[in-house]
Amino acid sequence: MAIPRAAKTQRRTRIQEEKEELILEAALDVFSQNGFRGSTIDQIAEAARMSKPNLLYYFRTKEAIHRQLIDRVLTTWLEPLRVFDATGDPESEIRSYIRRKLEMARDFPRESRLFANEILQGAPRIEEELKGPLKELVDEKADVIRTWSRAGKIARCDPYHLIFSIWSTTQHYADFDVQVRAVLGQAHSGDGRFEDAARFLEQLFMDGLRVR
Amino acid sequence: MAIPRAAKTQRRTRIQEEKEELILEAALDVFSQNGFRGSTIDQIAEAARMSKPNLLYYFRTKEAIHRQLIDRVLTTWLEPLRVFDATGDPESEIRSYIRRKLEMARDFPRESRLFANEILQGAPRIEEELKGPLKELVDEKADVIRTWSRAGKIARCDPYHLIFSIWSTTQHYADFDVQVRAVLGQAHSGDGRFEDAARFLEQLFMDGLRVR
DNA sequence: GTAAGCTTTTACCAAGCGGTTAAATTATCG
DNA sequence: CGATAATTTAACCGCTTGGTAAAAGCTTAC
Repeated sequence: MAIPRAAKTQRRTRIQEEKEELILEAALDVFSQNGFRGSTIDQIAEAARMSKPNLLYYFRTKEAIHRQLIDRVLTTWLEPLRVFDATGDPESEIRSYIRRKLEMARDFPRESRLFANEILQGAPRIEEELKGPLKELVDEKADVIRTWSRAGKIARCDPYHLIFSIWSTTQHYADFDVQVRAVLGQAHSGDGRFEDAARFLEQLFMDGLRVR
Repeated sequence: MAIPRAAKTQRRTRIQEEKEELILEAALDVFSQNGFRGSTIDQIAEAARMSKPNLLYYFRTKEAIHRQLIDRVLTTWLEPLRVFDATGDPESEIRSYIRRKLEMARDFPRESRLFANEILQGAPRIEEELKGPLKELVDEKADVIRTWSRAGKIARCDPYHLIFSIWSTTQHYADFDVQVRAVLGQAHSGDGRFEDAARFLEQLFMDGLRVR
């Protein structure tokens, strides 16, 4: 008996691997719907179909679970921006960035909402990541866009606000899903709204950024 | 003693008027930052500088406070859309709608975040309002936009997604303020970012919607 | 002024919270 | 198999939570 917690022995067992994944999956459900303070360990434990103490055997605290989730999401969430290529064709790079972000909103809405919840509540747990890695990545890509803009390949515009507008329009379909559904009604209860959105956004950004 | 609570006597006293306003103001601070479940009555009471039981004398429950706030916000929040005029010039109507929404994001960020929090968490307390009054208003304005679109006054586009994109791009500056600040850095710590955003969004939407 | 009603405070409660302890159970490996 | 380590459970703890009871203090209309 007297277990100094699995983590001590650097080796992770098969069960650890599985259970931690199970917990993170459950926690994503719960945190993305209720935010950090609004979620309870009991809720997560129930969603993961295990007892609270058992869950706390794998993650010391509620914060530890949230922390790991956020770190993971932040990485995958920025992937589309990372592949933004300076040597590519501006129009198609922007077009495919929009498409990719919209696909993520469709396929990973919980991740989007987890992130949105965090930012909305002042990002107390990820301020550093925002001011560090995120800002650096955006600065880098903003430079790329500015170059295109100055070379006359796209319209002159503020690259930061261009990025913000792509983020907001696409993530809207994940974060405000309930509202979007309510407004559109039964008509687009399937994934049709994503196709319509893709068409609209492509048109908006392509025509809005075309050199004139 | 034995107070059947002020509300019973339909008349509202001066003190009731003042204190209820004070509480709602404090609650807006707290709810907009922490969401419903993440906020406590004690927090609100402290922000309103009164004791918890005293606060509960004016509002029976935490939900009652939240309810009233949401109702209020929903009304004022949709005001800019309401004034959207079918007989006006399409370009300037859309332009001024964007400007107004952006001003609201700048001047009433708490209201925006309160609303965002609610939607993000599945809008359990306002589903009816969304499917009723909100949907009706949007349907009506979407019709206006569609008419303009068909008359060749603006580009052909899905009016619903146009409205969504205006909502999301403008509210982004309230709801994701922390992220916007983190990315822009010290450079635009004042209100400069709103002016830049206004310039960018006007260009994006005006050029994006121009008939070609 | 005073009586009635309105407002505030003090003291309290049951339920829910994040987290711990220690013992019981199960998996792993020689 | 048997021992050792990993996992799960039951019982519990102190604190916070939303909300109540009742009495004390204050306003207001007559």
